[in-house]
Amino acid sequence: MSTRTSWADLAANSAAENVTAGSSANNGAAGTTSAPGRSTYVPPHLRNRPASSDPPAPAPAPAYNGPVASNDRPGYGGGSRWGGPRNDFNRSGYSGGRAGGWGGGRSGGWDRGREREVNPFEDEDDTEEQAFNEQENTGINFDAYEDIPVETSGDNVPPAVNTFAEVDLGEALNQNIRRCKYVKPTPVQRHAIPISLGGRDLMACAQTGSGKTAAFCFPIISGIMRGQAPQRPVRGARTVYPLALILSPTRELSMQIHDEAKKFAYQTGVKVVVAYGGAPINQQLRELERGVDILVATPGRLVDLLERARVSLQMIRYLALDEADRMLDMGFEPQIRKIVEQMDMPPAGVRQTMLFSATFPKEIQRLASDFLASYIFLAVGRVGSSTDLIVQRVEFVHESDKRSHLMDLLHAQRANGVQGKQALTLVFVETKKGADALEHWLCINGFPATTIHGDRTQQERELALRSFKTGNTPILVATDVAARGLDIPHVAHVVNFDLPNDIDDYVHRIGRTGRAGKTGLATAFFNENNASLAKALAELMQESNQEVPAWLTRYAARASYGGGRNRRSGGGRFGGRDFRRDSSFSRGGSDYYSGGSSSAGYGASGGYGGGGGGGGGGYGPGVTSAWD
DNA sequence: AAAAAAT
Repeated sequence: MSTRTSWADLAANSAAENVTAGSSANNGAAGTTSAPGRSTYVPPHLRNRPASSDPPAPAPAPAYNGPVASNDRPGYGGGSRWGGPRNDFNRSGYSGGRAGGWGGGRSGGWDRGREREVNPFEDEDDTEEQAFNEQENTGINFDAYEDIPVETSGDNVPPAVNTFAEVDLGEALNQNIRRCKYVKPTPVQRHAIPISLGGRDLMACAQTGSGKTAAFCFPIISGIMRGQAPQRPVRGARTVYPLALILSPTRELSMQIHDEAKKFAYQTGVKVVVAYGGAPINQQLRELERGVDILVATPGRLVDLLERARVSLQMIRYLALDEADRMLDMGFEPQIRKIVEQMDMPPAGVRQTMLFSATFPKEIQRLASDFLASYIFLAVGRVGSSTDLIVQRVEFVHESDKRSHLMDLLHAQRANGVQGKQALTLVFVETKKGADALEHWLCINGFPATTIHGDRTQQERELALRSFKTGNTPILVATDVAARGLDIPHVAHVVNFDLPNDIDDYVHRIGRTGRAGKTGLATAFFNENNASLAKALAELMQESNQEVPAWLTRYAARASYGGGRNRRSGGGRFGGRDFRRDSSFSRGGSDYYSGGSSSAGYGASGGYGGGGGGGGGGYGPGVTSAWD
């Protein structure tokens, strides 16, 4: 009878498989960085002497060879765990507040930062968490990787590696990789790490949850560890000079990246600090003053810090944009341009730049190429997500029936609940008001729900997310703030209560389930208001071997007027196709570099066959790839 | 038209 029941079964199964509560990172990989031969400029960290010339931007104080500047830390002495005493920072006003036992002494500066460093692995001691980790790492089906389509294009693409051992990341980082129980690099890591270690710029399409964070963190951390201890200029005692900047579009995602990066950087001497809005700035300022090598930030707060001259980007060696296509869309682009092009950041080609996202529309690739120099494009099929591991269903539900329909799904799911725990269900809606309304309605109908959206305070947002992750509140109603990047283990079911207008947003939303090799279920409520999405949705589902309802196919055919806008970005699977290879963009060999080699990775995997080719459209003639 | 992001 009703297919509904079987969906609930799916969700329940998925939940059973995933258990509940607790969260853990599931990225993993390795890398190091060196950047040989980029024209004539030799990055400071590759010199065997202190950087003393051509600073990227005029420094107020040329005193580079003087004593190490205020917020510098001593060298990352090779391999030595305690790299030596840390200079005291110029933070006269620092008044503890946090630590006990670190008495006001600003004296010896015996590296309190590091000694105080919280062991990020401690909380994983409990067996349950341990079990998750084991499961998650062995749980990823590594054999299946051989079937994951990979495409690279660009000049002299460094070959992929098969193990972490093949790349020299340094002992401290290797130890953290072991602590994270990362056995083998994921596909995106296998390719991105050597590219990054080779000093190359990178534009990478890969789903979050496939190991993306580690793919850009490892080379950055390794590169900083190996680099010459930076001689940072003195601008003002309170200005800090991070060596790496990681930007992301939401506060929660920045927090998540920060948490992961802290694990990877544990006892490496590399300091990771996060800055985002909605939280008191003073505490963030104090953290910054204690020294920062890698700054993770959301754009607004960073601009604030830059304008206050509390942060300078002059020493940036690495720039990473996570969810890069979102960062460059209309809402964010001006801020990003300001940060990257109009402050004191070294230009493309001097710094190393890495852009990551699961989706990369052509137009955005074109914008993004401003930030890159002779970059390599990498597209990796997802480990799980929207391909095999997520079962996608679309139901025709009139606007007025949505609530009761959702209720039916939840009821069935609860009936099938495992171990008395309800499966985690993430419900996406279009508006903030709609989120509040639905949350309220669910609560008064006996379903414990909470909500996350931009009108809530940061405290409320974080509480909601925590409560959901732990299973305390097994239903989370969210706007697109939660659509990207968030790694919430054990989400069994994503419901698109309101479908997004953009197919890429759909891809990101359903990517919140089916992570790290787990199965997941994604249900969408479709009605006449979503006509413009029909074509792209039907194509996407077909590409990922999903059952496409006949009525949706009819809608898709009818709704050809929806045309251009919602077509799959670039026509490729996973939004992954180098725009430079599209004839309409290759303007007669100008700076867009026409040469590049291109290769399709391991096996054009029959499994991914299925003819997306025709529908997506728009390729230049004669272009082939693993996905064609 | 909506969401996100600084105060």
